[in-house]
Amino acid sequence: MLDQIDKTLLSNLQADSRFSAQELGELCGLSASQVSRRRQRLEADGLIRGYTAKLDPQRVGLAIQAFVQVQMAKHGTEPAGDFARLVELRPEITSVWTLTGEADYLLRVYCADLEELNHLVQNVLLAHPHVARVQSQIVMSQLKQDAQLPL
Amino acid sequence: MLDQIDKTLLSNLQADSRFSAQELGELCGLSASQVSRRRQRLEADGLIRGYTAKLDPQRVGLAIQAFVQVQMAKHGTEPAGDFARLVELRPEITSVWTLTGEADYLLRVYCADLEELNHLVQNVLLAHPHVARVQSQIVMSQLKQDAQLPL
DNA sequence: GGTGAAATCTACCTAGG
DNA sequence: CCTAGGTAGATTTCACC
Repeated sequence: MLDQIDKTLLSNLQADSRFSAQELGELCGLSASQVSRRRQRLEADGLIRGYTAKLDPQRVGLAIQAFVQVQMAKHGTEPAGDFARLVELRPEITSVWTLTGEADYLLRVYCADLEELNHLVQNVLLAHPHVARVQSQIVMSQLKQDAQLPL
Repeated sequence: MLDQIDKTLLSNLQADSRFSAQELGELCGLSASQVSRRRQRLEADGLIRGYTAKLDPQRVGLAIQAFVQVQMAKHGTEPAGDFARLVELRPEITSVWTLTGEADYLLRVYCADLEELNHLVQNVLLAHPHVARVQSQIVMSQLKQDAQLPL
């Protein structure tokens, strides 16, 4: 299990993965060498999946964020695998979930403009043989932005 | 604007922010010193907002992910600011969006178990004076997981 | 928890279009 | 004048004690 030091470590690495082992040690009351060892363990155990740069979507030219709900015409393993391959191919679809409730899939999408979003909905999603209905909701504002996981 | 090298750089830093300047240089056909300079510029210009560790929600004990739609009783600036403070205080609410369409807010939530999610819905969100209706949908599976932003 | 060799970063300098 | 590449001092990491 995770002890308090692990939690502090993970929390700080979520906040900024560029902290040096020395800085992390000061933040959680440990020596740099112990921090290194713990971090290696957390990586090996798969609690830390990797390290990534957070980009500003606006500034990299992605003005439109949207959530797209997709309903399938028929259910079954074959349409599902087919759809999974489709979303894997489209880089503007960054996340896909299946939820309890009405819609079959919820997609998170980043696009340069409305035209690109429309193209995705009309010519990619609705063009798919098993897709019955697509409803997109555009993000108007983001009050809280991909905050840390609570530990 | 972003040239092709910047895009390659950002893409690789999204994939793994621990690439050394040397490795990045090989990946985009540049010397390590130039990679450093470009990265500093991208950071200073705010295209890179920071560096973070990606955690595995399951393994850090967050078994439940959900999307929660919240509708307010009355609209206006005062209830909105009030609600913004509420979501800021709750670490299990990691993202909050306002969308076009029916619901006022969409929340992304991580919880240890269903009980914790229920507590959030019943005793935190519905207890808020301006909240009229709350509908939560639990994530059953995730086909695509917080992929890179398309560049 | 501490130490030292190896790797890495970054500021400065030089060269070319 | 702006962009690219090389070099050296300082910092960081990681295997070992």
